Amino acid sequence: MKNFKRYLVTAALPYANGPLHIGHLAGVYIPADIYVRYLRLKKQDVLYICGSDEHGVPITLRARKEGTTPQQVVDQYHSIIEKSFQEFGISFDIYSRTSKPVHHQTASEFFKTIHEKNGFIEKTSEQYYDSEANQFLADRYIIGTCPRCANENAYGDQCEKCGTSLSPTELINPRSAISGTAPILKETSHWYLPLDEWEPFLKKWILEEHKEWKPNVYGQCKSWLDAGLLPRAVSRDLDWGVPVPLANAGSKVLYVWFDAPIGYISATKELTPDWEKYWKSEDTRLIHFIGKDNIVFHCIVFPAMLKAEGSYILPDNVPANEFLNLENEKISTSRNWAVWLHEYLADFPQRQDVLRYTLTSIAPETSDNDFTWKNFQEKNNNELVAMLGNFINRVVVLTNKYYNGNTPELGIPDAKDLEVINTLEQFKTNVEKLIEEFHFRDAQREAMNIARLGNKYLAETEPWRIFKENPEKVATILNICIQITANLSIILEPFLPFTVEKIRKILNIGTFEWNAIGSHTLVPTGHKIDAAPELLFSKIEDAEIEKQIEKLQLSKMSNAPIVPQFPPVKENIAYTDFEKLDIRIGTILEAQKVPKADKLLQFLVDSGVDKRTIVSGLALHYTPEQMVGKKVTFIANLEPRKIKGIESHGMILTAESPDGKLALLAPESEIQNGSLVK
RNA sequence: UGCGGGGUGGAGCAGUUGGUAGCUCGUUGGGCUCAUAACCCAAAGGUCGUAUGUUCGAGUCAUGCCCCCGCUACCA
Repeated sequence: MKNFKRYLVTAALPYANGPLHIGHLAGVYIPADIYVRYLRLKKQDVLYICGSDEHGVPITLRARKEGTTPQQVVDQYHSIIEKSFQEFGISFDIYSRTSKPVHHQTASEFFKTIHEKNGFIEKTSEQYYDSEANQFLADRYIIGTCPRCANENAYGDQCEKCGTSLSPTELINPRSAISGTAPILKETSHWYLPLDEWEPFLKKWILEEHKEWKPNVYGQCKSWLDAGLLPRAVSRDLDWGVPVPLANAGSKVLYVWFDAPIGYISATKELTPDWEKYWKSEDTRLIHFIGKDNIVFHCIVFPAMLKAEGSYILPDNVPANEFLNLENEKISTSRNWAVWLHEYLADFPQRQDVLRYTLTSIAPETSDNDFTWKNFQEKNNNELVAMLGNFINRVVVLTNKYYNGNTPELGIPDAKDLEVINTLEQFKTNVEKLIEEFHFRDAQREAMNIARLGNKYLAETEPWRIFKENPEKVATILNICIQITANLSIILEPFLPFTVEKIRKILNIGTFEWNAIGSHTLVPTGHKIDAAPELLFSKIEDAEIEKQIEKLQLSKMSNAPIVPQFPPVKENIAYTDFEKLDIRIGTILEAQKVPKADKLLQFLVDSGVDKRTIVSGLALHYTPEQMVGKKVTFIANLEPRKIKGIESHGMILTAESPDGKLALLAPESEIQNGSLVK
């Protein structure tokens, strides 16, 4: 490995479109914070950079919906997010934001440099344009009927009802989200970053030179690289973002994924005039902490940008985490299925470290993981209270009881004492190794083992029993216990910064550097400790946990719409329009799954006049066996169409509820096949 | 469907280059009483998703299949 002189650590820029939840913390900000705090204790030169990502279409949409401006939206969330980070002790050197002038300037220059090097290609394409509002429409600004599920309010990039991803041109009856008018297709040109040209470089750099990256990251990159890269547009027609810094650019801005990672650079620039030392010296180790949704940007796109610009270093590692679930369900902002950080602190004031500890212990390092309130309670009660808090409390009580709070003399340690003293140093080596490999879960557990060692030492030496006959021995034991506690105050700092602060107060000591771990002379003989300190942790009762679980249940219920959101009734049609439809009753003769498709079933239907094949997306609701023999209603004169290579002659009718349940339509009493529906 | 990740005692996870399967919590039994009924010791509990194969030997390598997650495809 290279010999690095300094570290530059970035954590994914949170999108200023909503508050933070435990998933953000567990996946990105706590791991990065542990890493950085560790490096600082090691007296390494390190910067920890983050900020709000404030551009992009969703923010403009939210502003429009709330009748406010994009700037007001990002101002609101930026301050909520920043406050949450502060409260949880996420120790950024700077928390900036991409709406700042320094960012606009940095991103512009970045773009200009690549442009001057002919690093972009310019391409013209047809995009939807709102001629009333005089602007091009981003995919999300186009609303229309989903070609799949007929939802009339599908967005141009995705239908939120059936989940399919779309392109704007697929929408039926597209209309502009701004003026409501039908948009027209108009030519526009954009700049593209030719990722394909960087492919050979990226392949060598990642696949050959960074085999040490985590399997999930390496695998994902390999998958993208093997599939082949395509040029990616770096600009958009939008009025919120960093303007494209070219004379002929018109009202175009940099695409948000292009400007966001540059935010790391501009924040560093804002922080220190020395920023180039961190971004442009080969002996800086750049590390991006992100979630798995961001792998492709940080491992493929951003490095290609940096390389195209030419003067920057590339990340040495990108330790991406998987996702955290909540009570066995995916965390969802829109469904309000989340533990929001600001709400947590309101319910559990002063308990930042309990959440930090729990989240670290279940960090989704190798696969998705699950947060449950029960587990949170167990971790607090069994590990923080019973093991760590209790050990330190025992030491304090014993020292106060036998020595009035004065650290007794070490005296002459016997073999057992020496063994304990010598073990301390091993913890340092072990935790160090684990942190440097980004195994924070294990690192935290190993650090906590020191408290375990302390409890065991007390149980084996039993100072309370031998005090009368052998006070010197007790002095040795308690001296060592105090040294163990002082060691804890160092080794736990990356994980439990608030607790460590309290431990220092209890022992009445200052801070030590990392390399002091293992020393048994941290606290001098005669040093006075706190006589009646508060407890480090307190139990969390069942009632508190039940309250949280109820709260989640409530949000679940409020998510299930009491008045279901049905689409509005469509425009009136003439009876002659209806007459064009040939709807009939038929019987399913045969049914089978369509191979290589999850949702499709293939049927042979007796329509009364013929036997025909119909393919239908029912596989998630009915098995082939259930379907055989059923009477169904179907459209008989729909233009035949090939689905997965099978020609389908008609469409089986179902009713669909707002939550996606399907029910077949069948005649209420026995009637012949071929009977017309009208 | 294609690609990627994961599938290890009740729960959550480790298992480096193949050599007797570990950790935390929980459970059961015992010990201790300085401590927030906390702590310490011991025990029970796994044919490592599944089937073949490579090997003297496989959780660890290869291939097929099954299940879960993400992206992707399919819903006239």
